Amino acid sequence: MKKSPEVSNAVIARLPKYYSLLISLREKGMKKISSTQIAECLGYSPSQVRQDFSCFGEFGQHGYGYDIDNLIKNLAHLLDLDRNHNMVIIGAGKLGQAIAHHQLYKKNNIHVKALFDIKEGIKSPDCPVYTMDKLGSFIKENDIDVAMIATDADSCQKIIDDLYALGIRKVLNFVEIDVITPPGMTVLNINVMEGLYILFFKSLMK
Amino acid sequence: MKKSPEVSNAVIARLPKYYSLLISLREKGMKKISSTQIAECLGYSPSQVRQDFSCFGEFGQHGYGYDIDNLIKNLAHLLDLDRNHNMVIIGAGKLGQAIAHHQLYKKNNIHVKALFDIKEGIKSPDCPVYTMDKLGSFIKENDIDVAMIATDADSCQKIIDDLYALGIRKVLNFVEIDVITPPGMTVLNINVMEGLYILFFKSLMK
DNA sequence: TAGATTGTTAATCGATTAACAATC
DNA sequence: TAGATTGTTAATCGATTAACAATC
Repeated sequence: MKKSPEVSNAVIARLPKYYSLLISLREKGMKKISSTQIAECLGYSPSQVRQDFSCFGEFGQHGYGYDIDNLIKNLAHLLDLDRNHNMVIIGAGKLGQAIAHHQLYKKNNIHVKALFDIKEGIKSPDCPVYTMDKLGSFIKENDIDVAMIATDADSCQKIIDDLYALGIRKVLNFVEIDVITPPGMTVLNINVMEGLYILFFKSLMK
Repeated sequence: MKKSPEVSNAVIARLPKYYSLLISLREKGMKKISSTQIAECLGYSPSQVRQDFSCFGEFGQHGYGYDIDNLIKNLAHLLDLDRNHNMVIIGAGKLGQAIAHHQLYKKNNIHVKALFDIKEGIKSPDCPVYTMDKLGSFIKENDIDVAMIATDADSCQKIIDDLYALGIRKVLNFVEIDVITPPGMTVLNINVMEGLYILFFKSLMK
């Protein structure tokens, strides 16, 4: 399901902002919204909002604006949020257990099915923990399509390659090393130290 | 210590990449490097590397390239990494405890001095945990300049305002809500759900 | 119909790349 | 000196903003 030729990273980075905003406005009971209102909430320009949406289709009505429900449906489809995602977490230490419980998973149809660790006997509340040798069969039997990695640096690349071999194509990686992404796989890195660097730099600039 | 008029976010986002790369090359024993080599490692263009550095000064030598040690010193200074940082973590649940232990803090002169939580009696390995009422005096007495927040959504804004009142100006926030940043404070948000959204979208585009 | 707001084209702005003089 | 590579200026490319016809 390839999208219109190329969507710039700048646009991609804004999509989650639009989506989160609209969800929270809908929760407050709003039914319609204009590009100007969206722009105000997010600090963008109204043109940019319309330009961004126009990468994907025509979601509004001339002279009216956007029906929030409809816009959310369209964005949810773009972000692949209009279906279930079953997830495993590799690494059942404190970080793995922490990211296994996220208040927003349920709202987004994301289900953490299990954690995996090389160590035996780890327990985590509300979620089974298995040893790594069970990973292959578990992925097959539970229709897993996405994984998070929260192991140590040494095992990370091997785990990515193993997940790839097992058919996983979406990985959110919390391990702060440079990994080689197999072709066709999408790996997104969450990098805390990089965040600190940027925080320090921006703070110094003020 | 205000930097040259305005450094674009695009440049800022690349600074940690340069820094991390150079640190790892130095560990491998490399002494010098050219803009072309840096560009190859990071997937940038050589012009961009030189253009980026030129925002801050002249770090290289004509006809030679960059002395890695010297370049690291310059970047470390830009990123405020050439001095100690003392940090507290607010929220001593699994996430707070996980982010309290990060292999790279030591290398970067970042010291996690304590965790704080509303609950009493929480223990964390290698790091004291105090109740919130001790926060003010602890920050004063331990020369704390940076905080991470890993609490629940409800208390996050109040904690930011409290930290501000206590003189903290650098915050890395793991709580996924929109916060109001007091003027002069720098808050950087780590947002896992946004990461998942972008992961899903990019994966769908392939 | 008049008013409002979209979707899109054109104009502007900023970031990246190319080119090259300076120089080690 | 000849070769290499920087720092910087100019050219190009892409993203944002402005303008406006289309239309609900």
